[in-house]
Amino acid sequence: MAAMTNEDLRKAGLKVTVPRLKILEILERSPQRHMSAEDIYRHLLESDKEVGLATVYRVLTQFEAAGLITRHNFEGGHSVFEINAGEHHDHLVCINCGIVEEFFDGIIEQRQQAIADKLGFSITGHALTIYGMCLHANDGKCPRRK
Amino acid sequence: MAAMTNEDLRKAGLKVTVPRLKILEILERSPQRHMSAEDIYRHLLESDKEVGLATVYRVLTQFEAAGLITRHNFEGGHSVFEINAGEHHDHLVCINCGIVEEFFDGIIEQRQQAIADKLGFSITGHALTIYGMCLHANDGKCPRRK
DNA sequence: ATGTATGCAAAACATTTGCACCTGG
DNA sequence: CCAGGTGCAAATGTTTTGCATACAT
Repeated sequence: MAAMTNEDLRKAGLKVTVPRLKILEILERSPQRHMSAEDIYRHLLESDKEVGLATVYRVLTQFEAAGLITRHNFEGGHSVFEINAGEHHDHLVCINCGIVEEFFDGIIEQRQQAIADKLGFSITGHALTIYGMCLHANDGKCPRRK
Repeated sequence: MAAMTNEDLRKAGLKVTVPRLKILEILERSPQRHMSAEDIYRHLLESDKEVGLATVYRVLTQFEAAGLITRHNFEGGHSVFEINAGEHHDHLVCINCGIVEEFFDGIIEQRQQAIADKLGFSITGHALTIYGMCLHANDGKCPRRK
């Protein structure tokens, strides 16, 4: 299935190039599922080939348009990206250590649809992020502190 | 009650100054409830006294810390602010014309709390924004097009 | 008086764009 | 070969900061 990657790119009308493959690979393999453009850029620098930061942004934008990845605008002015592995979900972010948990709630999804219907909107997307402190935030022992 | 304003500022440990009063006034009086720092800055320029854009940002940040206003990070890299008039609510933004509708749904709020409990987070805040097209978006007749 | 606030200009970021060169199909 | 992709540097848009001056209490 890793071989599907090239096909995915072609289907999106994108040439299969080294930067694109590397970026996809990083997004797939990194234990950190939510990465900023800078994060990805840094990972790229650690490997051989040099890739420009501008290319990272261009590629991420194209991937998003192609539906391969999703962009999230968390608080703090920068975006993070994650590979579209399967089903939609929302996020819970610890304001102390920055860890991101994912969740999905069918009832919330239903209610959103109902609200949009009532107000005459056709939904194109939504962003639900809960901010809070994870269990260990208070005692300074956040296990996955950044 | 408009006279309360000064008191609100003092309670927040902020001196009562012209820029602060003007900014509060704009936030209270503008028909557009959700304004960016730039929006507010432009309104200020139209009145007599010159206020720097830097001051707008500083004051907005202080107001947010004081709980007088709320900052929202909608898509597109800039923030908008709104006065805290009463109850919490979430937003529905038309990606075509930019109008912002507000809504509140008790069930969604409940579900969020339940999810946070299950994952061991204590909620400090949340951002739920539904993006979509309002009824008139499709025919190019968006009534309140920006 | 005196600690805060402000204005201005410059800095700091995140992201985008122009352009000459490179590369995949 | 040639359209599309890339790197680099410069441009953008937003928000922050340093510093000398002005103001509220």
